[in-house]
Amino acid sequence: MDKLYRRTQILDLLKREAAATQGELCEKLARRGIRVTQATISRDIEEMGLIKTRAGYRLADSIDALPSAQPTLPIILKEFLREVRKASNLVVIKTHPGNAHSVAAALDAAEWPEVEGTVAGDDTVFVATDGTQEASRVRNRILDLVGP
Amino acid sequence: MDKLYRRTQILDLLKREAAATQGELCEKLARRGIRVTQATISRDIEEMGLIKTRAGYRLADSIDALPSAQPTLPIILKEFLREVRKASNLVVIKTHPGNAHSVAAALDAAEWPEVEGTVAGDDTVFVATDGTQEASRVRNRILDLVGP
DNA sequence: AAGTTAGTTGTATAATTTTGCATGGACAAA
DNA sequence: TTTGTCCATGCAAAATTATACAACTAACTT
Repeated sequence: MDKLYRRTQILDLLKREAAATQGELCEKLARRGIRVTQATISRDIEEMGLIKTRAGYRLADSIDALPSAQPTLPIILKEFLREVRKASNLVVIKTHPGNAHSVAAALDAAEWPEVEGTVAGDDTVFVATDGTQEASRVRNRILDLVGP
Repeated sequence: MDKLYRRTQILDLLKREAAATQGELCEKLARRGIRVTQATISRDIEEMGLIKTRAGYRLADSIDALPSAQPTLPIILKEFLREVRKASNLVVIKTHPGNAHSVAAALDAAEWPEVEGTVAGDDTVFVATDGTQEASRVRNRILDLVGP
């Protein structure tokens, strides 16, 4: 019936629990009231560009991609941050794999005055500032946000 | 016979040409003189942590999924590196398309003291260091590793 | 209304992948 | 040498995934 809704649910589902086969995905969708056959899910997977690992289906890129409510920067940071370092006028943030983009996006959204821009890889974000001092300040603010 | 060699060939093959099914992979390996059945390849794929997309098999996007088949940094560099440049406190590494992440991961794993972090795109890695001198040193160490 | 087109899905089946089991080789201990 | 233990692999069956085709729907057009 509602392809878009189903796919949103698929993404949401995969973020929370693993589904190693399309059949499994099918069952779990059914529990959410979505009844479709494995064939339909196969098509969804193709069009969504999901990838298959032995552990289960995953999004091609990062865990996010869902247009849902935005958790704020501190929440994102607490969730994904592993390490913060300064490198001259850059701040280097290490995140859990696949989540660099979320952190970078949250930082961008926060619009800190010292932050000139960000680049995200898979598990690392570079935050560009205008100078060494600014970089230090950004690093400190981040450390403040993640708490004691 | 030689599992390790076969897997090296699989990686090499996937870098150059697409293989959408295990059967296809099987054929292409055969052309390189490696004759195994699709079942063996299925096992290789599992142990190497490869992922399946509709377009073909690929290396996992997060290297941590690769069980230590640990090609060391010099090997990775020799294989993938195209160019190294310094840009202020950054080292910019150009790789063969699609392999930037492997190089970045290998660099991360090497834990060089001068390296504060890396970000990888498709064929480019930015390596952040804390200053111009450190960047030069990193560049030189990389050149040492690949050079004869 | 009737026809047309494009898009979505289920059914049935084809194609592909995974796996249980058996075989054979390498190596070590007896 | 003989025995036993790992592994790696092939074979074939089971499990999973992809797809051809037909049915249906919604939105238009004539």
